[in-house]
Amino acid sequence: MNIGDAATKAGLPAKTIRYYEDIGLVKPARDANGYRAFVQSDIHKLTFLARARALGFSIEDCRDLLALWEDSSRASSDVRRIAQEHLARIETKIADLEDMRDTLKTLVRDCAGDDRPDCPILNRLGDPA
Amino acid sequence: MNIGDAATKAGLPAKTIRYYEDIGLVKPARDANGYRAFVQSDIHKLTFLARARALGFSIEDCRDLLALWEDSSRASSDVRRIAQEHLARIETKIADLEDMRDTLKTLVRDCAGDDRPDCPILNRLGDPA
DNA sequence: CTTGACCTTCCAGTGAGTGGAAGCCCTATG
DNA sequence: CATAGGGCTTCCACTCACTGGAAGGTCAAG
Repeated sequence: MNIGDAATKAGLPAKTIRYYEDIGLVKPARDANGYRAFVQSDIHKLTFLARARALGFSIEDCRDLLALWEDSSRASSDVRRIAQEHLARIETKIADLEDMRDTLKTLVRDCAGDDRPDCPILNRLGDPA
Repeated sequence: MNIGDAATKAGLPAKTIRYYEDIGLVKPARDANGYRAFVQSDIHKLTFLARARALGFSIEDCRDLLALWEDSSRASSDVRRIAQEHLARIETKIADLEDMRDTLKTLVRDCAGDDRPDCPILNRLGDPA
């Protein structure tokens, strides 16, 4: 299977798949003409990667998860730890964004948004006191 | 005032201030010895930038906000629009992260996290059906 | 035989800095 | 007066996870 079909099946851009090969996440064989030849297990890996990335796992996390996935003797605690650390990072990020959101909401609410120059948003950024 | 003191006052790393000069956000004068010489208005600008960045505005948003801040004849509607667009992006990002968080929470909850290889997290990533 | 879609590699750029090297400048101390 | 240290300068490379584009090879259809 060529890269275009692999991309369709895995739900990833072809460019991304080439990049994943570059960094050693997948190692598709090559046809005589130099085209990448994806087999079913490559597609599985790519699909796995697409799902893990969609859940926000970093590439390095994905590399580890993929290794664990391939390792039938793995301990599920290893996977769980990675997922839990990622979950903690996500929750921190959500909290940070919620703080920003609340502040911005207040500012936007208080701003008349008309033709006059007076603007609480700029006032706050320039001098929050 | 040298860059170190400016950094302390504005709450930004010196490196970041140099970077902001590089991209034209601030234009401090220079002493005879080549050192940057920050005056009060530079510190104000840097402080403004630090606050806007802390609220998650992009550098380009900051550039626009700074220009509006300096423009006494601005319309507050311009500022409001920028803030509202940013707010919308933040809310989208929060929603995305919340989706990830919910999925991850379920997976982590269902994973025994012991020495056995069976792992719902990997199962889900490999075959979500 | 040509067209057009596909594939290849390689180079450069994104955002917003951060790290580090090499080398000046300034002040304080012995 | 020499030197040690800290701070300042520039410049280059690196981060993360791609993405865009150029230049050129390959393949199937008409």
